[in-house]
Amino acid sequence: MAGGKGRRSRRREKGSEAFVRSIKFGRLTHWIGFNLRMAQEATFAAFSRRSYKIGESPGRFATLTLIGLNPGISQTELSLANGRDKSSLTPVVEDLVRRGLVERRRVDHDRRTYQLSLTPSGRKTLAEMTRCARLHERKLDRIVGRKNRPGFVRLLQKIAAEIE
Amino acid sequence: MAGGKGRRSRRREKGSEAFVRSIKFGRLTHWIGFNLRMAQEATFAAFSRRSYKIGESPGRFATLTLIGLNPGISQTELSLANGRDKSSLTPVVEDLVRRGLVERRRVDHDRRTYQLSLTPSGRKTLAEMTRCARLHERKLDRIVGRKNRPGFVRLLQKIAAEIE
DNA sequence: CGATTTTAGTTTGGCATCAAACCAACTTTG
DNA sequence: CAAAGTTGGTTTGATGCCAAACTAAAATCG
Repeated sequence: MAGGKGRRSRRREKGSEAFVRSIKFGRLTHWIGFNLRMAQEATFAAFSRRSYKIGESPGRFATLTLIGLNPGISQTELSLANGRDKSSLTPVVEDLVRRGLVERRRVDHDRRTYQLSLTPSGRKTLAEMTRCARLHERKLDRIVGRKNRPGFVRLLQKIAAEIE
Repeated sequence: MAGGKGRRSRRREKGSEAFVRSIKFGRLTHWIGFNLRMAQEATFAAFSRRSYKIGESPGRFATLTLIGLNPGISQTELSLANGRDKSSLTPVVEDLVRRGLVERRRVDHDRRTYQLSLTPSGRKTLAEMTRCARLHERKLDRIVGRKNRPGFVRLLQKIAAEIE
């Protein structure tokens, strides 16, 4: 969380040492919002590094998972489920289609919508990413601890649901 | 969290109704990582709306707060404390200086670094934003509950610290 | 039926972010 | 002390996101 030792610093410190000043976070350190952000960003970064190793991005994982769970889903539904604007999805889907992971079909009874589904190759990639995600999740599990986990998740869900 | 009623949908549904299909999230709904993201994004959005009302952004709040707590901080230290790349900070600081909220001073013993500090106007804006943030925080408090709060925050900190 | 409104998806413009390349000033070292 | 390395900050190019404008296709309504 970006802190160090180094008491006063501030003054010269010319010689060697090159002290890292200890940054103050004040009451921020007790705020729920602040800690939520810190935890989420650290977690996201860790997962990013993991997915990077298998050549995908966290966003692709979310998208593939949702398509896998909901074959035939439309782009608008997907954007809602994903919490992203539908316009953000256009290039993502394009990319996935281009790379042969996702298939778009026009439907006869409504020629505006696409139905998205995974190709065999997409399913294979998703399986790989899922394994990777499970490792990540297991690490989180260990950090939180079996005993605390249910209450912790419940609170997260409560926040997501109730924070206007 | 983008769910709805609507059981099967999927088939025609031609008439009126225009059912929203109920999206499946599978086991995702039990994953810590997933719920952390959901909670953080909802919280961030709520705070964004609040700060929007007083004409600032969450990012500006973080920056002003850190400068206020650590007068004389350099841009690099600030970027570390803030968890953003130092290059992201360049335009932010420029904007704050232009608007007269932050002052940059060159230092004599090292002419590369800037020392950042708040102007009186900056302190005033920060105070306003802090009031706004406190309202937000109080809402989170109520959602989490007094009893659960310490353990919850501790777990968030543990995650931020330990997730490699 | 034809006009109006809604809906699915794309385009465009802007913002925040990161990473890599860069410059200038400082430190280290032979 | 001069060359080599490091550090603070900016620039540039790419990505991901949103919001608003837009197009085409349905749905609704008079």
